[in-house]
Amino acid sequence: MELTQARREILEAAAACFMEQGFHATSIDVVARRMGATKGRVYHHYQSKVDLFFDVHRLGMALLFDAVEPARQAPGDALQVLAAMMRAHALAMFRHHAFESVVVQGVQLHRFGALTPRQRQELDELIASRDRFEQLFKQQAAAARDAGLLQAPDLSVAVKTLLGGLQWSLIWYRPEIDDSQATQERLADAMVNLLVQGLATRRQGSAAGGQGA
Amino acid sequence: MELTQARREILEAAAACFMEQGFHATSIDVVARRMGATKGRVYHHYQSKVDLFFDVHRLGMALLFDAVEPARQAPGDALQVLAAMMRAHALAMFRHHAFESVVVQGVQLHRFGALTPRQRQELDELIASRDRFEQLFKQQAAAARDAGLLQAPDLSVAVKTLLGGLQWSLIWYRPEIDDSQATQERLADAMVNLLVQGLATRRQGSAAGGQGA
DNA sequence: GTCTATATGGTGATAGAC
DNA sequence: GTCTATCACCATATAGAC
Repeated sequence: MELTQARREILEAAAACFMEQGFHATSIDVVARRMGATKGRVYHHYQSKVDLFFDVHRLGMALLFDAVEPARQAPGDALQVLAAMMRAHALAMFRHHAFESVVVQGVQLHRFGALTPRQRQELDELIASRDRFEQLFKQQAAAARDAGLLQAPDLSVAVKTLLGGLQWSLIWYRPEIDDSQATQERLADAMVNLLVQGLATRRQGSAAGGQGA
Repeated sequence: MELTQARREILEAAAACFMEQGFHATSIDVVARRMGATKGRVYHHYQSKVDLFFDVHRLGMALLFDAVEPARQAPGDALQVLAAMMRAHALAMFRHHAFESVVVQGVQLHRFGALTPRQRQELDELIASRDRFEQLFKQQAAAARDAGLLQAPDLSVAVKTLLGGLQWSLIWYRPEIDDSQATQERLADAMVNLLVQGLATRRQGSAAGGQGA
């Protein structure tokens, strides 16, 4: 995604507003006011509020892919790679909290009102990119299962539950209050460890306890 | 919660609308239209849209407590009881999908605009009841940990991640499409099993594989 | 490029007939 | 108790000055 500085600044303001108040409750006026501007500026760069929302969502997805795709080359077995991807996902959500909150909001919003054909297509592309993101984890989980490292009768349910556990942190954890990097990594590790190892005590430890890189 | 039939009907319609479109995008007109009525009927029973939302949320929480509290008396050790509570939670979300979607929406909504003192207090009570619900799981998890059945460095993070994994199903699973009871139970079991046992293969199986009741 | 109007439509809430 | 009619307000989006 290439973005001018002007657009980037608008996206940051919009992401923060959408996160705090939600898409429908956010007016273009408050987005502009957050930048110390008026809505003329916003409408010069974006045709409509929906287009603005879509661009925030698009950047949010790009940031996720940028964080998770490198983790696929993490060292270790297939399960350790999956854990590294989950860890990268969690850290990216902390780092880009507002944008990723908007992504989750996009998942939940079924109706945006009437969309132009172009907007409809952009929405379809966003949905497709979310599917692709989930596929990243599903493929890695499949590899881990083929290697006998992973138990899951239904891989699709497992991955969705897993990502849900991570993504829920967008709601209860607010990185702006306590944003030490070490704290964030400890939190990410705690979530990943729970999801990989499970709640139940392991009497005889199997491998795959550590996260890669 | 005592509810007249009239109020109950309004709540059902409102829950469906809030789920599909979100609080802000839902107009009282469409809630009324869903009942084949006009908004005069809604405003006769509810002073404002916020009050209506709060009542949907309140009923959603009541339904959750009604489902999970009995599960605390499930047979088995402390971890099996926790699993039974999770299973009950999942099934309650499937059963009352619209209401629980609204509850999750309530967690995310930070700002409702200006609230009267009474509304402010009702919101505080709703937040408190959500905390109480989480405490139910946290206490049970603590009991399981004291019994040596559960590993989790941070119980609070573990419970939040756990509930997040379950609650995410509100977004991707739509019970109205395929609502066979057996399917729902299989899905609930799959999620609970993943969260309790973890992704990683267990070479030597410890106990706590079955869900109670 | 950014601003200040302003047109336009929709929504929460109320008043009062029936 | 439920309806219709209406008010007041707010938000999206546009037009045009600077």
